[in-house]
Amino acid sequence: MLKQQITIKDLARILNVSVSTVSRALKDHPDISEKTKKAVVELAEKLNYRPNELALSLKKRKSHIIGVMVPEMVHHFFSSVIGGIESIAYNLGYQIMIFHSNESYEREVFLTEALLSYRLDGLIVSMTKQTKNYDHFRMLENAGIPIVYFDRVIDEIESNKVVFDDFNAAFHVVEHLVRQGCKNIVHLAGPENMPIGRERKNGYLSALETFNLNIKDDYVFHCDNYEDAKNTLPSVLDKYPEIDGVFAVNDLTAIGAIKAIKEKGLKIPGNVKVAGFTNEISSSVYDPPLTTVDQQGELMGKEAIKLLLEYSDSQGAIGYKTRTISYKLLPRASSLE
Amino acid sequence: MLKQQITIKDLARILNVSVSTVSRALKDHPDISEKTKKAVVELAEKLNYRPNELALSLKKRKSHIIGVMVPEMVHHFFSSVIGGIESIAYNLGYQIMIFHSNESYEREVFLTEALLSYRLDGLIVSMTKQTKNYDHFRMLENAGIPIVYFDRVIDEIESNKVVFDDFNAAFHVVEHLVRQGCKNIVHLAGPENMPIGRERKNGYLSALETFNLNIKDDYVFHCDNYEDAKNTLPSVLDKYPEIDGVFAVNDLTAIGAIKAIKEKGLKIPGNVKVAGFTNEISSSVYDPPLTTVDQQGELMGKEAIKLLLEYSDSQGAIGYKTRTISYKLLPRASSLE
DNA sequence: TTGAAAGCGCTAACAT
DNA sequence: ATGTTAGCGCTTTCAA
Repeated sequence: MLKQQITIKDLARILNVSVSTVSRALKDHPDISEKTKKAVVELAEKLNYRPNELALSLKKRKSHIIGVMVPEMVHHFFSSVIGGIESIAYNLGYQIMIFHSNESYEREVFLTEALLSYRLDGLIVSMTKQTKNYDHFRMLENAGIPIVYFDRVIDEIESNKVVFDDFNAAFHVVEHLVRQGCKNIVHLAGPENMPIGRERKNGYLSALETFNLNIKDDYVFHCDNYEDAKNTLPSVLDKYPEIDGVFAVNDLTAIGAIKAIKEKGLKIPGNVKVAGFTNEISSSVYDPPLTTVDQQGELMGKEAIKLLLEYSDSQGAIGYKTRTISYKLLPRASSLE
Repeated sequence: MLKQQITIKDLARILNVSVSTVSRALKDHPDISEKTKKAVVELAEKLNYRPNELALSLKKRKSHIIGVMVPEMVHHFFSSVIGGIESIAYNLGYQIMIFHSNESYEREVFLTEALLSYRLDGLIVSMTKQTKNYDHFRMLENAGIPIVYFDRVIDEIESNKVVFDDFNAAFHVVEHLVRQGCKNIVHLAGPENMPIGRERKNGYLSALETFNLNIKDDYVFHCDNYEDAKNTLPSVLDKYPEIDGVFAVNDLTAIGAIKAIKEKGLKIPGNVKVAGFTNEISSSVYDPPLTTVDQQGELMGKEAIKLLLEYSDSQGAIGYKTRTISYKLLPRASSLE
């Protein structure tokens, strides 16, 4: 039979004092005598008393719980962001509650509504790829729950946002390839409808233009995962033997490309230089180690929760803000002579 | 200015009925007239009323929140387990609260105590590598919070457990290497004090014995990460040139070994065959793809939460259970001729 | 069919 | 220095 946890009432009963005395003693109220204080604190310690956070939340109308909604759990980037959020939350006495939309719009809507029940102090969210309608988020904000959007954000909604500087990061990766001597760089691109895919492609195009390299539509391929890259690259290399650089929208795509290039008998970085994006674990241990961009997911998480708490502490008075997270170019052997 | 959320009291006031009527109407109590019911439900809908889960928890002494404590967030295995837990929790109306010990014993103890405050319905935990003293967990169970340990468990504590069949998995990996022709297999082992490290090593030793291969103490190295393996292997290969197989306690260690072996000019799998453990993303995309064992983290998570709920529903009457999760051997190019 | 009141654990204004 | 009481949002027994 599972027991009940100790309450303030139990302590009061045992010590023959009132609950308010116990309550005050526990928070070191000046009115309480040292003797009583000591007795209460010692008993509390002995019985492993912990204040009931749920009762406190009810009373204070503040749950000290922050919701985090992500489309994917098993993903290095999202788990880093959660790690970052958690590290700040931990120090400030907040707990985080994870909501996993699993890339499903319906589930996102359902969770958004369910989450109202927990009287969260706020929500940090990255939406699903399917999400086109934002009424459920608007409803939350109307209900008084502040939201910070991160990574996958949309312009249509005015709110607090933390975004990654995809454009400049992509620009710099391509610049790096150019400086390493590449003249014919192809891009393995993500979906056109997602800002992150679009921005990375735009950064690529802008860099080509800046450094006076040919921009060819034929050099952009929609191809954003390992298998696709492995299957697509051979024919691309056959058709365009001049290719000496590959910039992929993410690391696994880059790795798939490397695999295909190696199988063609070409050397990396000797014949073709390759760069990815995101700094997955795989990128650093691959052979050769992959040049990539670190997205600083942890930092993004930290900024998101800071922004949320600043906003809610000010009761919304400070207005909405957007923070941009910068990138770190990580040049590795796949692109270095 | 952030608003308050709607309460049952607001509905009562607006409709000029008592709170109990509203409460009953919302849960379709037979006593309430259709008319009142309809009015209440419609207003609730209109105002986006959600019951305050915290108040409910207080009242029912059941939070419908399950804690999950992991030593690492940014790790494929742990995020898979969390994903598994979450998928079951979602369907049963439970929420999960993540506690991240970050491989720190002190933090684990701190969190365990802090977590008492949330009156969790239970805790699913995998402990840190440092944890040698279990009083904090015992205290939790004494406080009436049921625990299910997963993956990293210890014999010293009697409780519900979900473990992975490390011994047999390791045995089968080594058997596989033997069948591929390896005669001199070294083991890159994890810490001796953790059952998972011990079991994998024992599986290795048992397989060697079963297949009549030499068991040499010199063939076991304590070395459980990428860097270590990369640094250790060269001297090992110099000293024992007869080595033709490597079984590593995890994938990144195996990958570090492969890197070192390739740099020696040896072929994989031609000269040396290598196998890892855990099926990280990196293992499948590596060059060559790494033979490994899938630990079915999601399944483990699902079993853990099922076990927890069965136990707590029975009020502990069913006693402690241990569930073993089986493995899947994934033979890949690193060990296949 | 509905309402009043007590209580879940805790805090804080108001006694004493 | 300590106790009494009301109330946070909700359910439920008892009364009407």
